[in-house]
Amino acid sequence: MAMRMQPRRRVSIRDIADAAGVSLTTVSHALNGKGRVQPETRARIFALAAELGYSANPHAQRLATGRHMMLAVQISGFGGKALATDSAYFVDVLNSVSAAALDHGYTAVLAAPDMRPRDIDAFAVDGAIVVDPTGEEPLLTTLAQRGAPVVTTGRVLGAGQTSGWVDNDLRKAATRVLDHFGDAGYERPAILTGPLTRSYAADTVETYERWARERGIEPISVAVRSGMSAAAAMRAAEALLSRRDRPDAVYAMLDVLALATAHVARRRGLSVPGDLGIAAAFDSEVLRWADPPLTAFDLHPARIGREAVALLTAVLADPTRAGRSVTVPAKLISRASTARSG
Amino acid sequence: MAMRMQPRRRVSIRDIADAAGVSLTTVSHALNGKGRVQPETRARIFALAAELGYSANPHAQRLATGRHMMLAVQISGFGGKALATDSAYFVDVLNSVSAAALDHGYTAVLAAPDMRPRDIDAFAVDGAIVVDPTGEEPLLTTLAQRGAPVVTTGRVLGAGQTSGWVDNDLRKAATRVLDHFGDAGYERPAILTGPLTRSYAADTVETYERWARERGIEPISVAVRSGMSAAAAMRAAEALLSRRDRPDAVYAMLDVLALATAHVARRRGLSVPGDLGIAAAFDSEVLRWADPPLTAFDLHPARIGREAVALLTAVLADPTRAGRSVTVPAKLISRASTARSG
DNA sequence: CTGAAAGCGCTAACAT
DNA sequence: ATGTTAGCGCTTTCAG
Repeated sequence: MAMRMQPRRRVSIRDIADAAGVSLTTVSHALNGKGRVQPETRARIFALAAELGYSANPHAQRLATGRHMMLAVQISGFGGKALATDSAYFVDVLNSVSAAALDHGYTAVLAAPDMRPRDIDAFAVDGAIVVDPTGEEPLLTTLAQRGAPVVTTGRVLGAGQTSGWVDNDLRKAATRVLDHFGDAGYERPAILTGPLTRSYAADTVETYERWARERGIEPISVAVRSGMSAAAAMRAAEALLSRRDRPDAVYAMLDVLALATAHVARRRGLSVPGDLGIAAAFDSEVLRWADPPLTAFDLHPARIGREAVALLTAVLADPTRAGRSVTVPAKLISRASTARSG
Repeated sequence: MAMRMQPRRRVSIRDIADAAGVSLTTVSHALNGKGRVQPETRARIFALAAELGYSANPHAQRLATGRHMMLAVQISGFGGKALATDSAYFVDVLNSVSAAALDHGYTAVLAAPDMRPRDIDAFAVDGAIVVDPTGEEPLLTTLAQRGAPVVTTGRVLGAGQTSGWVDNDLRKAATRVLDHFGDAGYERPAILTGPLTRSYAADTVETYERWARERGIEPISVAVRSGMSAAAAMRAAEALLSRRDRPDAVYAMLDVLALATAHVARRRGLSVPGDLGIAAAFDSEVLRWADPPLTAFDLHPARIGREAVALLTAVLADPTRAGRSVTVPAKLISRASTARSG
């Protein structure tokens, strides 16, 4: 059996057409399931394509159709840094976006958070997914302004310039955790959030304040506004635990904040969960390793990524579908930090 | 002043040619600095391009040149999961790769670790960067087999099928940390590694064993071979600390392993750093939050990403440059976990 | 120094 | 049901 040489030139639709004795159109139609092609011709073409190792040249397709078939993904940072300590969440989102994009025939390109608007053309994407947006991201605003769809993970607060979002229900999560605290006998829960420009923080504050109002309790909340550094997190936790009306439970948005709270509590001789219950909104490996392990929500990042891609590609396929949204459940993972015998 | 309408069609090289009263060729040459074009013509063309808001259609360029101008980045996982607990490292690498790629005129596309070989064509990349490879990654092997360059971050052990690598010097790091232990008065350091298929683990084991041999010390090392789960990490740490000849210091490759060691030590009533010194190879926010904070190396992930892109694009531009490598320094960050008064 | 023209690989009217 | 043909926007010989 003769050794088949590796072809120098990639096999094109032309080669298949010749081999099959049909025209380019027929091959194109057969491959794309477009025009009507006789079943047997189509079968022959597919067989040939497989045999010759054909795969379409994406650039030619893109040039001809005018669609890039690419989408950008961006992790909206916080001064260049990710918000959370454990970015496994982000890696999971990114990987699932990449995989899902492929499933939909798209390619996911990565956009660094500090990219300049002028670089956006070089990306040549049809749309974008922005994770945890503030709404100020150049990628988001530029694309939106051009009419290109942007789907976010977490919502942009205020004016809706995006084509959809997927989010966890953080209002429900807040209620859930407050109940959880209540069940364990905690009576004065407080919240500790990052900047309120992120929807998860805004949702939580809103829910918490309503919850407190309904019970005639004075809400206790601290928001770290600028620079989510270790030091800032510590200061915030310190501020919370040094109050005269010190809370007996803290729901912290970010794992850093939860860790800082645990740290400060330990330093002040407060036992967790005895004197202080602690829960975090976003689970991460880190929290599982803390001492004691901290209660948190599993936000299902991979699912979030998939849904975002599904939404974006749906809008791309049919622009009238814009404005949809998907809510992914958040699952409370109860750990020792809130396990006080009620 | 008349409001200029947003053009429906993107402005093309044709529009510039018309506006400037020159041919397509001239514009193309001027823009790419290729042919000899009169300085003033070139200036006029650039001005026009800027004014009209021209930007090249990447797909047309790619189709014409036959170069994709895209590269894939992949975080080689461990059974679908990242190896470390704090993946901020990976996010940093990814973002810097994206930014650097852009600087070199490339677009970085994200490849999920579990991608199938057949998807690689859809990516249409000229080459790839694989972070922490085992050498088994389909992306790496498929591309290598096709003669497309692959640069790794961390080295592929064994046969060199890649076009270059960038790595931290983990042998030097190991020596450094062993000295550091020595300075603090620790006498029997052990190492705790992940699977030895990663170069950082292999380098460390090798260095450590030589170090021990030179001193006539019996090396104590435990490697977690399969499934870097929390449980596996705990078991490994347990195994290490329950030995009769218990080590008085542990150098753990992954942050998970270091945390597990701290955890087990605490449970056994061993004080850190008093009874046991602990250091980790890869720094992460997590380690800074541990109690006590753990000593580790800063590996400069952003720099690693940049260097990898530089290497890959250099090889792409000139294949004879293949085989180069870059070493990025690792900086020891000494924290409380090794701060025993010698 | 500049222009005409061919072609990259594919799609999509428009015939037939 | 299949073929003809004209582009998509750009690069690149080859002439002038």
